[in-house]
Amino acid sequence: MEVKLPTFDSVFSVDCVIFGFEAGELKILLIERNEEPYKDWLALPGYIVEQDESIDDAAERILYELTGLRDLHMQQFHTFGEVNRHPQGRVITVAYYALIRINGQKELRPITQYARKAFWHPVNELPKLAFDHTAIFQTAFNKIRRRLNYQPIAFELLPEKFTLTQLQSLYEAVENRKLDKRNFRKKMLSYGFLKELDEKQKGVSYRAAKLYKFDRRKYAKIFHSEMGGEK
Amino acid sequence: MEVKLPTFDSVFSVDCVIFGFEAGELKILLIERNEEPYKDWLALPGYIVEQDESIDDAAERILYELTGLRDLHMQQFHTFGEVNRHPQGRVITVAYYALIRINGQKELRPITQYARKAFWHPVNELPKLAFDHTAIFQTAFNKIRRRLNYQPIAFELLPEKFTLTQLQSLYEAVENRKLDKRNFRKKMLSYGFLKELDEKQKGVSYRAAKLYKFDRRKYAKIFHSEMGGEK
DNA sequence: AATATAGTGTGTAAAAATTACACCATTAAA
DNA sequence: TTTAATGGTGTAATTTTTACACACTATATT
Repeated sequence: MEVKLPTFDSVFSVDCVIFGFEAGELKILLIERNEEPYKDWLALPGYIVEQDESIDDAAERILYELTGLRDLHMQQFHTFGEVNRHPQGRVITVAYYALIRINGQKELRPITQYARKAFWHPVNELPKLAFDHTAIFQTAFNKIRRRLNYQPIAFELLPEKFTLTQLQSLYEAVENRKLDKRNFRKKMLSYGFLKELDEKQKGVSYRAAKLYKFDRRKYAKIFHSEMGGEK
Repeated sequence: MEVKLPTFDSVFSVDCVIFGFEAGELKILLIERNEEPYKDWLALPGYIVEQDESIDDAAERILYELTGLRDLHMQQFHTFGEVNRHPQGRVITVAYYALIRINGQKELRPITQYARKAFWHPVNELPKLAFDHTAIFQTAFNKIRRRLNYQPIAFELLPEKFTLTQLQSLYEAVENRKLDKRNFRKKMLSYGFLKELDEKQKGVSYRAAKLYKFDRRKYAKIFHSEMGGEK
C-alpha cells in the first residue's frame, strides 16, 4: 500500500545527538518514530523549528518534547542541506550535540505523540536510522572525538563525583584505544582542574577508589588566561 | 522617509567569509549592497538558497554571482538562527568560509545587480557590517585560527610557490603573535609536506629566498595514515 | 668600487612533555 | 585465609618545544 504524503516548501528542523556514558560504553539517545515518514523507524530526536523561536531555543524545546530531557547544554555542530534528504519536501536541518550523565532515575518519556519512546543505544552497532541520521550521528561523533582533547566535555558525561578509572575508560571509549594508567593520571592531575574529594567509591567489592570532581572555576581560570574564549 | 519592505515567512540563506592574504595582512571579501534592506551597507557576500539546490551548491553559486569568484573550497562553519536577525522575516543563514589566494589579475566583479561592488578589506579595523555579519565574521575568524594548527589551510592563502618567510608571516597574522624564525622553519620542514623548489624569489632588492610548494599528496599520506579522515 | 640595506639561512643546548613499563596495596567475597 | 578484582604509584628514555645570534647574499646607493 502506498501512502500519500503532504509536501511542503521549505522548513528548518533541528536534530539532536545526545551522548551519554554508561557501563563503560558510549551511548546515544534515539527515539522510535510514531509518524510518517519513517514511521516505526529509529531516529535522532528532531523536529521542525517554529516561526518565532531561535534555532537554539528550538533544539531545547524539541529535545524536551521527544525525550523529556531538559536543560542540557547543546552545541550546534553542522547543518545538513541536501535537497532530497527529506521525502516530503525541502528540509534543512541544524544538528546539535550534547553530552550528559545517564541517570537511571531520570525517566525518558516523550511528551508528544510524535515519538513512541526514547531510549539509550550504544554507539557501536547502531541500527539504520531514519533520513540521513546515520551520517549526522557520524559527523557528531567525529566532532566530539576531536573536542575531547581540548574541551572539558568528558565531565559532562560522568557523574559529578567520579574515579580516575571511570574518566580514563571514557577517554578510551571515545578514542577507541587503550591508554596507559599511570600516564593518564599524571597528565589529568597535572592540569590542576580536578579536585580530589575526601570520599571514596561505595558498593564495590574491591578496593574503593578516590572520588574526584571537575572544578569549573579552576578550569576557566587556567583556560581563559591561556587563550581567548572559544566558539 | 520610511521605506515599506515586503516580509516573508521563512527562508534559508548562505553567507560567505572569504579570507585572503596580501601584503602581510589578512583580508576578507566584502560587498557593497545595492538592495534593501541595508542598502549601501557593507556586508558579507550572501543570498537566498533556491528551492532545488543544496546549501553547498548555493554557497558556490551565490559567491560567484556576487563577486565573480568560482571554484573555491568552501566549508560550512556555523548556522545563525536568531529570530530577528533579518528585518524582513525569518531568515536562517548557513555561514561558509574559504581561504584563497588574492590574485591581482582576477577581477572582482559582481554578476548580479544585488551587489554594487566587491573588494578586499583587512580584517583589522572592519567597519560595521549589515545584519549580524560582524558576529558571523568573528566566528569564522575564531574557527580558522583554531584550524590553522591542524589543517593545511595556510597554503590556500599563499601563492602556489611561496617562501618560508611568507608562510611564517601568514601564521603570525592569523595567530596575532611573533614566531621564532628558526623554530618555525624547523617545525614546518619536519612535517615533510613542503617541497623545496629549484627556484628563487624574483624582483626583490635583497638576497632572494628559496621557493617552496605544498605537496598535497605527501600531506594526505602523512595525515591519513595518522588518523581517520576529518569532517 | 665601496658601502649600506634588508632579508635569508642556519645549530645547539636547556627545558618540558610524552612514552614505556611492573608491582604492592586494599577491599569484599568465597 | 585465600582469591579476585581493581587502586595507586615512580623513574628513566625519548621526543618535542623553546630560547637564542650571527654570517651570508643580493641589490641599491654613493
